[in-house]
Amino acid sequence: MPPAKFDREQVLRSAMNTFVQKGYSKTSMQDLTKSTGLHPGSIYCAFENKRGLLLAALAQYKQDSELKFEGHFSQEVAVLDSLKQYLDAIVLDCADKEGNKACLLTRALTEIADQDVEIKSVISDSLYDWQKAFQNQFEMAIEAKELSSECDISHMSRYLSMGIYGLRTFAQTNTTQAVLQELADQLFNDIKRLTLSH
Amino acid sequence: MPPAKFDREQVLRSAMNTFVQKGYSKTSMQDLTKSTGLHPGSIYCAFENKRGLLLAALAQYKQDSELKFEGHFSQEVAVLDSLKQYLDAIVLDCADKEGNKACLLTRALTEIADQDVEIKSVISDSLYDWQKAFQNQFEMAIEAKELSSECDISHMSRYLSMGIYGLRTFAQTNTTQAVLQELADQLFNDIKRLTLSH
DNA sequence: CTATATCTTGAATAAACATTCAAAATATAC
DNA sequence: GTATATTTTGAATGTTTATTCAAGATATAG
Repeated sequence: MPPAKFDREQVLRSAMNTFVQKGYSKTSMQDLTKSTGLHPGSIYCAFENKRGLLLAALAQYKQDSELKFEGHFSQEVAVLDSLKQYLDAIVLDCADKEGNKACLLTRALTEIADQDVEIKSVISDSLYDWQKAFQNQFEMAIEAKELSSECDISHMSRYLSMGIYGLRTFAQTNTTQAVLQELADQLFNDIKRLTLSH
Repeated sequence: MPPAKFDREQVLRSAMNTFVQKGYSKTSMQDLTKSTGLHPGSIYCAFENKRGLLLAALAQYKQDSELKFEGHFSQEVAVLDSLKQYLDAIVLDCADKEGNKACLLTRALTEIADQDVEIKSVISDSLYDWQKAFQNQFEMAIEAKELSSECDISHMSRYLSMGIYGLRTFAQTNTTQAVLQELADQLFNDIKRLTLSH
């Protein structure tokens, strides 16, 4: 009984890319067989169907994002410094990327939201976890006396999420890295101000 | 030679709704014949094809948006007061609406961007005009000595656009009107601060 | 080496889709 | 009232789509 011959993570990353670039609906099975190198039957054997492959890709995306997140936010560095770096990385990501600047989660959420309740809630949960990850960092900074305990950290993390959504959408209209950087810096300043107003 | 029997604007508004709700790809011709009440042939006669109908709907959406915009920003009221009302209206729109909270322009931009250069540039132009409309309002406020002439009005209008993109995306994840209002208020405060820092 | 359970292959299938078209309807022009 | 140009109609068309499946390949177990 042979185990799957293909590298699951690699296949999921290829699928992820195709889904982000073309969108779920416009991604045909043919696109997926091309990008993953798998034959239709193999995909159906491993992931049940196109929807199952999307769900698996979403899970992989979440895992990859969390690793990236942890890479940026370490305990040794001040939260605000880590946040600045995190935002700068998003700016670079948007400026570098040729195709679609959206993240898989928001793109799929907007596209599928009202046609598939389960997928909607999977994505909403992931986005909420991401927002909570910011909040945790702020929380830890308060415990380390780095931020005032008066900070409304849930408001801050929501506003931060909103800002990043906006930044990525703004990046869709042809714009320069300099402009994106200005916007990211402004967002950073506004978050920073929320930590200082006590 | 009979003119078209149907009401063009009404047809386009129906098509607009269907496109926003289901997305361009997932909107079938059958969906469109149902929502517009037109038979396939009539749609092809009047708009050439599905893509043509989208382009016409985008143009109608732009016109409708501009009317709404002018309804909010009148010369008699202070810009910041008008802006507050404008943002509050967006919050209400997101809270009321059952289905998709995105605006047609951003939704179609994210979906189609890299598969149709012409549509991408039509939408980008519309979004840029919208951003410029904010900038014009700020400009007029400077001329009326209502705002300092030191204000970086293009930066302000870009940041405002970004914030609204973010707000609408945030609204896609199930959230309450109260939370959206907090975010809109925060955005308003941050824009306001940009007018005062001189 | 043989048996077996699993995976791979890719052509076949059936449904959904955008689009076409010829016939019928209809409003204006003269 | 007749002619004419345009729109409306909806069934037919051909393509694209996700999905299936039976035959073949392959790695482990005994």
